[in-house]
Amino acid sequence: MLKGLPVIRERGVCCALPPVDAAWADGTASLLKALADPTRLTMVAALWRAQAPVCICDFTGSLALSQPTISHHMAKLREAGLVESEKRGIWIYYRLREDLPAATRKLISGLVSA
Amino acid sequence: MLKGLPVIRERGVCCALPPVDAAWADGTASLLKALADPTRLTMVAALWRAQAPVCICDFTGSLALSQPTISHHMAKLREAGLVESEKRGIWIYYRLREDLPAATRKLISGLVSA
DNA sequence: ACAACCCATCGATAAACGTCGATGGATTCG
DNA sequence: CGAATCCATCGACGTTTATCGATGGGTTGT
Repeated sequence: MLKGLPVIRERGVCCALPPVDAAWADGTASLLKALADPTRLTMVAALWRAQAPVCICDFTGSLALSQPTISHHMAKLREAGLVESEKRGIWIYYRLREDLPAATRKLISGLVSA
Repeated sequence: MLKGLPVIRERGVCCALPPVDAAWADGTASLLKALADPTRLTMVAALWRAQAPVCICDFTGSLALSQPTISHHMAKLREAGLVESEKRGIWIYYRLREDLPAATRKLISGLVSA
């Protein structure tokens, strides 16, 4: 049962909504979209827990997806500014960016430890 | 510059990742997908701030989208278990569900006040 | 009863997305 | 040098998504 319903309403007249910043909505939605996939979420959680750079080949070996698909998902995380990579011989290591905004870091922390 | 790179690696051998629960990833990704849209995020933020039921017609009046599109987005939020509705005469009021899991509530709180 | 309003659903369409196989560059081992 | 490994990119394919117009059911005011 809902409480606190508005008192009076007039037909054909709509009330103002609590203001919501459009730029905030766009930016936050982009961030959430980058995370809103089981594979990418698994990648982020693994990187969060690893506390150390992880080789792409370890994702390819652990997740039941093709190598191009893994690469594609990691690229999405990179474009979203969530991860950075470093080449080391044959291997390429990824880690969560160290300069993540505090809010982003908190978001991930909340998700991973849920 | 990345630090803490693993020491030795063997070609053709992949290391195990920190374990990540697949069911957690699926469920969390679904929740994030429901939120990963500017329109739906705006709706959720408005409902969060309103602290009271909001009529659909107010969203239709405020957001520059057609009425079916607004209805569609609200349906997605309902299917995700985020909102509930009550009919009041001609109008239908939506509000955030009161029985949201604590983690979900915290997630929204963190997003909205960012 | 009729007109006006609110809203969900349906059908359609274009864009975005997830996935894969194939290809090619870069690096290392023998 | 040649073979093998790692990985990003490309092209293709089917699915999902966001959006709209049209329709219809439900409710209220005249």
